[in-house]
Amino acid sequence: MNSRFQRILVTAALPYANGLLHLGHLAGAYLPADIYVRYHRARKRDVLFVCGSDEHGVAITVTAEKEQTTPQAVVDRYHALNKNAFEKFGMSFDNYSRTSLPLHHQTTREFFTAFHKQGVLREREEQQLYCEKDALFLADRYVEGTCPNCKYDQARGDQCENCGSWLNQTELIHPKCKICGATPVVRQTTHWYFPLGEFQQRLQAYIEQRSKRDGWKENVLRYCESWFKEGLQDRAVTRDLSWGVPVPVAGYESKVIYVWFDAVLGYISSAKEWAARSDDPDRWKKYWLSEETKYVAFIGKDNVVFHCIVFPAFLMAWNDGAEEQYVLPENVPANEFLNFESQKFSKSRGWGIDLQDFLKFFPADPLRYTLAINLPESRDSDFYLRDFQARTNNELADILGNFVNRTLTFVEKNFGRKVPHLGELTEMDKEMIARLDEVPRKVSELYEQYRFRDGVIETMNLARLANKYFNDSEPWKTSTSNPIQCATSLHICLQIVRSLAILFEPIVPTIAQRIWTTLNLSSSPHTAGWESAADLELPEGHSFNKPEILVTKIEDSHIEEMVKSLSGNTPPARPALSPEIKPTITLDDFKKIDLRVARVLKAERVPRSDKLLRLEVEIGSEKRQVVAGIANHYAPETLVGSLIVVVANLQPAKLMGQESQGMLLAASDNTGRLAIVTVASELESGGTVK
RNA sequence: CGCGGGGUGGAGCAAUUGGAAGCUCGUCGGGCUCAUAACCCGAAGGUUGCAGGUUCAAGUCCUGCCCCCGCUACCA
Repeated sequence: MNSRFQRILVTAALPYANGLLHLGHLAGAYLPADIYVRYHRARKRDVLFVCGSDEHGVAITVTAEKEQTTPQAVVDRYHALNKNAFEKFGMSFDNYSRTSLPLHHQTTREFFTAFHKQGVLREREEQQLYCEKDALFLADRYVEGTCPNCKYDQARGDQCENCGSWLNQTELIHPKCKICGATPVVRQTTHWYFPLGEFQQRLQAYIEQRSKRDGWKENVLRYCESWFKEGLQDRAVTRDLSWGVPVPVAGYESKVIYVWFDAVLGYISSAKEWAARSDDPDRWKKYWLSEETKYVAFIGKDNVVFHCIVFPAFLMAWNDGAEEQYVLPENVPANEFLNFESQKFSKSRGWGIDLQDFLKFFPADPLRYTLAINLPESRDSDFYLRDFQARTNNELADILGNFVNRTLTFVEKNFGRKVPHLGELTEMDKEMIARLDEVPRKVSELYEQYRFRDGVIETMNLARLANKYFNDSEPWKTSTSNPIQCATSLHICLQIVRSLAILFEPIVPTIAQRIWTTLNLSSSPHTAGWESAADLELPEGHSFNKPEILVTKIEDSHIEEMVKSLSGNTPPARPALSPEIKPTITLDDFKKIDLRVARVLKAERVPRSDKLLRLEVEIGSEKRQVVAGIANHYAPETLVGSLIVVVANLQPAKLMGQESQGMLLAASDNTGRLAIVTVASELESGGTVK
C-alpha cells in the first residue's frame, strides 16, 4: 500500500432489500471485498469495512403492495435474511447497517440540506403521470402504453422496446398503470435536480488522477468514458413517493429523496453506526474525513456510474461548501457479472441460486474458493456446479486438504504429533524454503492490484508445490534410511501447513482456522501476521492436535439433491415445452381467421432492424406487404418464390415505420429455433387454409 | 453502420508496453504408496473465428467480414 495512507476504508455495494442475495452478487462485489479486507487485516493495517441494506425506492413499495404489507415489513424481512446469509458466507463486515435507520435519514437530510443551502440543487417543474387508484406518481417503468411512433402497445414510460425510440411518459397513448391497470392522469409536480453535468470536468480529472495513482481497472474506465462521452446529465434527486427519506425543504413534505441519492450515503451512515457503538462516536471521522484514508469501493459493473461519477460528485459538492472534507474513492474495482450455468442470474425467470439456499447444502468455504477462482474480474464469467464440485474435490480437498492431512498424519505416526527437528538442509529443502519466502509477497502484490483470482491461484500453487516437495523428499523412505533428513523434510512441511493457514485465511477463513487450531496455535492465522507466512515460526517440539479431514468431498448425489430442491429453477434456454393449451374455442371462432397461402415475390431486410424482413407477397390476384420478425432465421433471398401461410384479415400494423398487411405464420420451439409454415405441395397463391 | 464486451488445444480460462502460446480440469501412459483411490512425472491435443494488411517479429496493432452475449423486465 502506498505510504500516503494510514488506514483503509472499504465498502461493498449496499444490497437492495427487495430480494435475496445470489451467487452473482458475491462474485461481483462482496467476496473480493472480503478477501481484500481480510488480507489487509492480516497485514495489521487499520481497516474499516462497512455495508448494509439499501431499503428505499419504489420497487419496495410495489412489493409491499403485492404482498399486502408495509414497505418496512418487506425490508425487515430481506434485511434479516441477507444479513444472516452474509454471516454464514463469512463476510467480515465491521458493520452491516440499513438505510431505514433514523441515523441514515439524518445523514441523508444533512447532505440534501447542505446542497440546498449552497444552491447546488435546481428546482424544476414537470408533468408526470399519476395513478389515482394507487395514489402514486408513476416511475417510467411502472407505466406502459401505446408508442406514439410505432403503435406498439407495450411501450414503457421511458422507451419503446419495439422501435427503440426514447419517450417522455406523457407522450404515451392510452397509458396504463402497471401496478393496477388503471389509467393515470397527468399532474404537475416539482423536483430537485443535482447538476451532474457541471462536475464532468472535475470528475474526469479525478478519475484520471486516481487511476494513475492506484491503477483503475480497464472495464471501469471504459464505463466511465462512455458516460463522459455522452455527457453527464442533471439528475432528479427527489421523487413523489411516501417510502424514503422525506425531503427536508418546506413545501416538499410529501416527497422523498430519490433512492440513489441516499443509497451511496449509506456507507457513511454505516460507519457512523459502527462508531456510535463504541466509546468514541466520532471515530468514523478518522476514516471518512481524512486524506490519509485509502477508500476502496467494491461494486458490480451496473453500479459504476453511481460510484465513479455520482458519489464522487456529491462528495465534491459537499467538500466545496464545508470544512469537513470527505475522502473520495481511491479505487472502484468493479467486477463484471457472473453467469450461472452459462445463463444470466434472473429472479423473474427463477434462474440461479440464492445464497441462503446454497448454504443449506454446502459450507461457505468451497463456495468462496470456487467463486474466487472464477471472479468476473475482466469480463463476465460462469459458475458451473460441476466446476464447483471439481474445484472442491480436486483442489481444496486433494491438493490443500490432503497435503495438510498427509503431513500431519505422517508426523503423528513417526514423531508423535510434535514438530520434529530441522537438521541440515539439502538443496531441495533450501529451494522449498526460498519459494515459501516468495509467496506471501507475490500474493500481496496481486491483492494490492485487486487481482484476486490470480492471488488465489498463486496461493493454491504453494500447496501444489508443497505436495511435490513432499513427494520428492520421500520421507517414507528416509524415515528408516535417514531419520534426521526425514525430520527436516517434515519440519518444513509443517511450516508450510502453518503458512498455508495464513495465506488461505482471506479466501477460506473457516478452513484456515481449522488448520490453525489443529496446529494448536493460539488465536487466528491473521494475528500471526501475513508476512510471517514466509517464515519458519513453528518451534521444534511444539505439539499439535489430532488431525481430522479438512475438506469433505462433494458427491454427485449431493449436487443432484440440491438441483432437485431447486426444481423451480429451470434454465430458460431449455424449459420443457409448455403443455398448457389455450382455452377451447368454437369452430366459428376459428373461422374468423382467414388463413391464406401466399407466394413471396420479394424479400428484403428492414433498414435499421435486426429482426425484421419486409416481404412482398401475392395472395391470388392481390399483392401485399408483410413484415415479419424472421431475419435472424432466414436470409431474404432464400424466401423469394416460396409459398407461405399468412393471416389475411389481421388488422394492419406498423413495424419500424413499415406497414404490415397480415401476419406470416411461423413455428418456434424453446431452443430459439424458428421455421416458417409452408404447404406440403405446390398450390396456387390465395388458397385458403382450414 | 445504435452502444459495448467476447471468439485461444475436449471444457473453463491466462498471456504488462507487439518479443519462444501458458494454467487448471479432462484424456492417455508412467512413478510412488505417507495421505481424503490421494500425490508426483511425462505425453497427445492449437494454422489463437475468417480474410487481408503493417512489422525483423502479431493472440496482441490496422481494415473488412462471420458468429455469441449484454445494453429490455426483478437483477451485481
